[in-house]
Parts: sequence; structure tokens; C-alpha cells
Amino acid sequence: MPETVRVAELPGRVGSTVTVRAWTMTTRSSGKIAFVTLRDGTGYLQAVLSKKDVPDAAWDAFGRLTQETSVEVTGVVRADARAPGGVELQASDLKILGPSVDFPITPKEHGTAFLFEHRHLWLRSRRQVAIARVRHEVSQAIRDFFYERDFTLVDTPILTGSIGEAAGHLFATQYFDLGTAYLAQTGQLYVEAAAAALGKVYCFGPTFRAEKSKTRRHLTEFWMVEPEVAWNDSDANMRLQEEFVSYIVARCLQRRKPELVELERDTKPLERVQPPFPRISYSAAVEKLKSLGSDMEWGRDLGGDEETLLAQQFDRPVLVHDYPKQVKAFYMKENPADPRTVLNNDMLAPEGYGEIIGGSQREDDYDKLLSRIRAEGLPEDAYGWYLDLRKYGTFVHAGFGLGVERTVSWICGIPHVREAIAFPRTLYKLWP
RNA sequence: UGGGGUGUAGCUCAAUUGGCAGAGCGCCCGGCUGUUAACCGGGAAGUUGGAGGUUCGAGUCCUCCCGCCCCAGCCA
Repeated sequence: MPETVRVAELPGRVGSTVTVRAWTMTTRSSGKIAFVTLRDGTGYLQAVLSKKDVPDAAWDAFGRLTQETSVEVTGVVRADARAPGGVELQASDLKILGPSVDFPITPKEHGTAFLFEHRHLWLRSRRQVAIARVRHEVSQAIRDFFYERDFTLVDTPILTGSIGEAAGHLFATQYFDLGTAYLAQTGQLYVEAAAAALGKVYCFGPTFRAEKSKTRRHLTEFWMVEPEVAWNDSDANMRLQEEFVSYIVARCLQRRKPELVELERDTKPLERVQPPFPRISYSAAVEKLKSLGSDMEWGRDLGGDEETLLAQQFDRPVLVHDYPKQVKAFYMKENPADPRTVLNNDMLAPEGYGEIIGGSQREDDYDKLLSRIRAEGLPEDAYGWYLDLRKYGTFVHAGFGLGVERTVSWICGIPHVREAIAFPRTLYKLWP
């Protein structure tokens, strides 16, 4: 009885007889010799069948192979320069496990609308497998980075009663007899509470925005990691960010080179991602943009075009800090050196990928926070627990949120965030 | 919510600007002993997104509706 092995193990099994279970990608035949390219999730394998060397049933089975037929192939592992990957399987038997009739995604070109309608099948493609592996590496790097630095993971609620940020639309649902519940658009307020208990914390999970955004950078459901650190000021917050992003990129370069090659990603720009990152104040950024021909004015938030133009001036991610108070959220700490601004920052990824991080030092003064809540017309009683954090031993603290899909898109060099998650949720896409 | 596109075979796209709906891939049949998205020969495949209108004649022009894509705002 031959062993069943994974394709990835085959280079170490040259000479032995093995059985592989996998899916059919393409077939080629020359009458008496036949080739089938297989994939099993661990790698890609070419199996070779010679008509004279296999049972008639196996030869007939080859003739019935169609794209994505699942099969069991037994044979001898052989090194051969003509085989993709350098190793192939000289088959002695082939059995069909599951036929596949009229697989909709052919090896030729398709439009994005068609592919996303078949997302559950499209995931099997080499490109989508590579993206999934990079995403997995990013997620694991995130967890390892914080674990190594003694952060505690705090899982924050997805169903919430209060509202996170001032603007933005939220998904709402009826919550028993307690009225409306909202799907969380941030875990930040909760990790602030946890930071007062545990010091260094982070949350990592899905987040929901009911905004009718239709751009390559937006999803209605996306994953965000949000660290929050007691006694960090804005400067320490930015140092943590550049260390964090550099760590994630380095891990992908170190462990996912084959996937980045599959994606035809030029890794040179990624290799430059090392601390320190350039920093520029919002005010200086406005001046710089003006000198570059932009009609940007002080007081306006940076738009997509401005972000791209600004990021193009640097060879690695750039930290833009101290934005005008009126364009930023109520919880950001007022800048003592310039009360028109707050102690926040965004991180703009290079190559046009835009904002991957938004962060700030939090307002730790009870009265100032309360007046901001009132000024923005937020429901004061809903924020009672949040204000308590300033009432009982207030503390300097700061944190940020990193968007996983935007980060994965940037590292992979893909044009749209919806490819960076297995089943994207957008304005028009709730299935599959 | 604005602005710009697009919809023709299973898929990706043509169709002389109003005059016989076509190609490549995929699929089916046949051929080939080292193929790499194999190649060669043959075949099947269409309510041109939907409804209405103009016209001798509409894939093409007009009106409305529907789906999708891109850009902007919002943000990660």
C-alpha cells in the first residue's frame, strides 16, 4: 500500500513510490504519453502517464480528466529538468475521485465581475492561493510581533451599543429588548479600557463600515489590528508603527518569497521598508503639496490624490502627523504646542497604496474630552464608561489601527483590496 | 450620494458606424511518445441584459428600467 504524501514533500522523496491526492489543473496528451498538472494546496505537480506503462483503466481515466477533477495518482517520484518545479511523478495508476463538469473558470482571461461571482472557485487559482498565503503570513506576523513584545490580546465586542467614531455609517440590527445594536467599526474605545488594566494590549478582528464607498481601497467588512499602549505618547506611537510595519514586511520577504514571485511583485521597494520612516507634519505636508502644484489648503483633510502625491516623495512609508482638529475624531489629544491640531498620525504606504494606519495619542483630559463629545453632538450618556477612563486615574496613552487588506494589497502589489480577503464584502457583493 | 463607462456564444471580445451575428479560449469527436495556458483537423453552441419606440430593416439610433466596472467623498 503506497504512502499518501503532499506535493510539497516530493522533492525529498525522489526514487520512492507515492500516492498523491490532488486536483487537475491542465492536461496535455500526445497519443501515447500524457501529462497532467495537479495542485493539492501545498504545491504544483506534473504527473506523466505512458500508455504502455499504466492499466487501461488509468489511461481511460486520463481521457476523462477535466479542469478541477480530483484524482489519486500513484507513481515514482523522479527528478526531471523538463518538469515545472524539477520533480515529476511517473504514474503507474490514476483514479478519478470526483469528476468536474464544465468548471467555469478556464485558463484564459476573465473579467473581475465574473471572477468575483465565482469567488469560491477562483480561490483555487495560483494567484489567489499566493495572496491567501501572504495574508496568512501578515496575520501571523501581527500576532508574533505583539506576543514577542508582551502585548495582551483582548477580543473586543462586535455587537456594540455605543458608537465608535463621530462620522460614518454603521450596520444596525435589533438586539432583543435593548434596542439597536451596531456592528463595531473599531475596537479602540474598548482597548483603551483594557490598556488601563493590562498596559500593552491589542485587538484583532473584523470591523464593519456601512459607508457607500466604491473605491479600490474600501470594503464594508475588513480586518483591523488595533494596539493601544498605556504611557505611550504620539512619538512613541509612531516608533511602534514603523517597527511593526517593518516587521510584517520583513516576515513576508523572508517566508513568502515564492508567493511574491508568483504575484510578480517587485520586492525592491519592500526591502527598503526599514525604520526610521520619514515624518512630516500635516502643516509641512500642505506646504510641500502646494509646492508640487496641488491646490491643497490648510484645514482640509488629505484626499486620495494628495496622499498619493505626498507618498511619492518618499521611498518608504511616510508618517504624517498633527492634523487639524476639525477633520479628526473627538478622542484625539489636542496638541499643546498648537491647539488647532491634534497629536495623531496616518501612515501612507508607498506606490499609491495610501493610508494603511491611522493612529493617535488619546485625549486624557476629562473636561476636554467631554467638551469634544458635546461639540460633536454625540450622545453623552453612551460615552459615560469611556469618560470614566479619564475620571479614575487618567493616563497618557496612544494607539493605532492597521488595515489588514490594505497592507496585504500593498505587499502583494495587487490593485484592489477585495482580492486581499477570501470573501470580500462590498456595496454590491454579499455572495458568495 | 455625485461623475464617467460597460452589457453580444460558458468566458474574453469583434461586427465596415442602420443592411446575412463572428473569432479565440473552453466543450464534444478524431490524430500525435516529453508536453509546459501543448499542437493539428472537424463539430456543437446566440431571445445581442430587460421593456417600449423610430425604421422597409436595429447588436448598432431614442426613452425608461436592471446588472456590473472605474473615479470622487467617507475611512483602515
